[in-house]
Amino acid sequence: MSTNVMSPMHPVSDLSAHTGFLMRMVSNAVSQGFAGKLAGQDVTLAEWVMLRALYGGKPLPPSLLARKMGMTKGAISKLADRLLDKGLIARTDNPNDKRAHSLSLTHEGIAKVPALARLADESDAAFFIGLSDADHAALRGLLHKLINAHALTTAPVE
Amino acid sequence: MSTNVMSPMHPVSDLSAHTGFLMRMVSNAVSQGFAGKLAGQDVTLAEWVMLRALYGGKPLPPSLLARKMGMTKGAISKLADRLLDKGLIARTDNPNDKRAHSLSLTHEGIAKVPALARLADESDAAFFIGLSDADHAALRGLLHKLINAHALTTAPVE
DNA sequence: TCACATTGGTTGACATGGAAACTAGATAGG
DNA sequence: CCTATCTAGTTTCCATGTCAACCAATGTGA
Repeated sequence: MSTNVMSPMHPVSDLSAHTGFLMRMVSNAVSQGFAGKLAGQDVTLAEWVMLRALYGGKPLPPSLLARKMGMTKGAISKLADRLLDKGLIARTDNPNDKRAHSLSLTHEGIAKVPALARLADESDAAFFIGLSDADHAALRGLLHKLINAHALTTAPVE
Repeated sequence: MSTNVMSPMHPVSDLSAHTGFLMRMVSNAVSQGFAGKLAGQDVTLAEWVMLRALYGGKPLPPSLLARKMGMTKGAISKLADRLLDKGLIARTDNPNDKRAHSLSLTHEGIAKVPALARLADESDAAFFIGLSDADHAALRGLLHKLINAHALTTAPVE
């Protein structure tokens, strides 16, 4: 124990007083619901995000994926291994740098994305169906404000 | 927008088209920021939630905590072990049922909560400071709507 | 009362991510 | 060139959660 910078007594507010807490509650519920649907396709949330990140674009090096997905390079390395085992992505050596390589979708991976995208659409629609169009739009607007305010650029995977 | 590759089965929308995705992004950022502050007090997010759940109330059995916190009883069991080791909570045998017991805060645990609560307040305020009061209130309202719509039970039941 | 189902908790096998050590291949400076 | 330093990725260790098997105490019904 270092500096016992002890705070004077502080009122202990309820957990639900924190918007961040509410946020986490709702976010976890959405993610769990979606993860459940993905599980039926033998895909995890993180795997879906990586597959989506590789879909319709050029092959990407793990380092870039790590930044895009907000994960460490170690995590990306293992995640890529799993997708490689499942035959959904492939590695391509970089001819200019023998340390590096790029990741891309296999035919099987490409074929799988649309089905997963449909699940994502359905899952999202189902969860937010309780909101009116106006509410839904408002929510998205607020989230974007926060994303901009904090310059969030990564795709969390929890 | 989504370009080049044809959609065999389903149009592949962008990740950020999903409100659930935006929620994860923001929620993740809030939680990480708060977790960082908590780490300075040698407390994890899960530990904080349990400490807060036990603060100012009667001792609670692990089963109830599991429901309140949205975790499995196995996770609660281990989490309780950690807090026990840290001396922040204590177990009390249930005289009516020898299988059961209750968890409560120790003096040390009680003493620690207000400081953590202040961190929670500060962290939350800092994150949402970019929103106007009206926006903030609107966001909370929308989150509550979703929580109600899905009967997210990470709450009470006394 | 006794065999059996149920329930409160714990434990062990996995899964998965972060941090940091480590490896191999690039690069810069002298 | 040669060595010191970077850099891309991998691997190891650790933390933490889920799931399922398991243990012990309770409850139940004939």
